[in-house]
Amino acid sequence: MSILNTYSHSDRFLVAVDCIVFGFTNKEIRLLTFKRAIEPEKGKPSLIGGFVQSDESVEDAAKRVLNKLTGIENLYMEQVATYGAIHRDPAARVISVTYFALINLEDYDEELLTRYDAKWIPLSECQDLIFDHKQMVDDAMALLRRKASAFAIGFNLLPEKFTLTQLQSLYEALYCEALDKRNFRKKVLSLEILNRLDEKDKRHSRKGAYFYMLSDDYQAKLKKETYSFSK
Amino acid sequence: MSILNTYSHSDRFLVAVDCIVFGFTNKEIRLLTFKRAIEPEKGKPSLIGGFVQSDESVEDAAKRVLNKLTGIENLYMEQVATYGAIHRDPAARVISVTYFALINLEDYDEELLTRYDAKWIPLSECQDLIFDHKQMVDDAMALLRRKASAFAIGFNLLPEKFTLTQLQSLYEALYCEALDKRNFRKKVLSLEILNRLDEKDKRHSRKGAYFYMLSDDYQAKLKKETYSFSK
DNA sequence: TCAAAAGTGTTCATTGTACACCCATGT
DNA sequence: ACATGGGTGTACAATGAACACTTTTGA
Repeated sequence: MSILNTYSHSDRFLVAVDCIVFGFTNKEIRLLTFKRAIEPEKGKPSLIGGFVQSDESVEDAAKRVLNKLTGIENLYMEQVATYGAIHRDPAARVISVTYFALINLEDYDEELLTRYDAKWIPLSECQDLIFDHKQMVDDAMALLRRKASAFAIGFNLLPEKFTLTQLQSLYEALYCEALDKRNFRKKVLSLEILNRLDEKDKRHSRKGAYFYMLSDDYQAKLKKETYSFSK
Repeated sequence: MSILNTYSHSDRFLVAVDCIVFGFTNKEIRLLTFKRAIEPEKGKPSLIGGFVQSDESVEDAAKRVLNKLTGIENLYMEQVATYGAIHRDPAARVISVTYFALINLEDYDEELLTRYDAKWIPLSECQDLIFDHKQMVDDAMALLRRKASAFAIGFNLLPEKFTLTQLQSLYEALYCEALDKRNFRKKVLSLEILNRLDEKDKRHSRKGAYFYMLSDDYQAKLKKETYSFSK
């Protein structure tokens, strides 16, 4: 007796990818959503997604969807989980694989927002999302927090040049708690993955804050898996 | 212009579940495999798996497969990842969702091994697995390590009553490194989730080692997410 | 000159890590 | 009596957390 059914007699399914695209601005983490264009739940806010096609891998499907909606080629992307409840989409049986992506909002092309009826919403407004999309966001956020406490992936949410204050604000937004400025700076600087530039950011103070960049060799250090910005 | 294709025009896929079943015995972590019963790769070692059916969720499919091969109703199970490369199964396009499960080998019904041509193999023999199953095992093992360092899930691999030496051996097998006996015991006992029984295990020494059990209220503490057995 | 954000060190508590000997008992 | 695995404590290092004031400068 075989564990596997034979291929030919087995059921086939629509497989979707849904992308949880996080951005960071104004001390707040935002989520890219769009107004769903088809029934059911037409017009309601939804994650961006699409169906996997026969001629592409699941990951390529996610890249296709992300590229279409952000115009960005190589954004940070990672698989989160797969959702397979029978009636999660009331219109049809759809199994959905989610990916999260991190984006620097300054790079984002505003024109795309109007073209796709898309919108950056704060995480607090996720309740309105259709189907199980809120659960998907929660799971992605949990993964993002875990990853960000162990790896330096948070930088994907910031511009290339950023201040330590910005970086701290990002981690405060990720963990929803205030961090001590001195401890935070001590810690990130001790990692020795940042280069201080001579240039200052004078947009937010008269004194100005030094810009920093990820150092050229931070990639090698990334593999050590030892970064932790968590309290 | 819509991001989503319409449901009806989209491609459909075979969706499989593959289960990475870990057991622990003799200071070694083992993996439950079986001899694949159908072509391609018939006779080669494979993870246990099966195709998702229309009338069940993906998770229920995994439970069905696990129950069939272990006879156990409620074993510890967790989704790992989804594998969606186009030619990962050379015979057909199959998207596979993996789950890992933890099992106490003492509970395992040997009869099932012969019935399904199944076999417990050490992790070192995973190279022989078909398709991308070795990658699946590697990913599951990474998740197991991460989880075990943060949560008390490792106990699912041990009998109800176990000695601290057994527990230490398990963690040494998980992390592939020797742990200091004094430090290990200090740490696990400080968690206050173990009850020492009056009974001793005399199978391995003349002196005998006390048996321990998870304390009744460990479940509540589990939620604190603060356990760490890692070095 | 003052408002507003940037920047900076020390102390203490907790946790992690290294390390070596005695105990109990069946044969 | 001895071999075998079980069991215990201490000292040092590293990390985490709490905490308040000075600097800069444009308006």
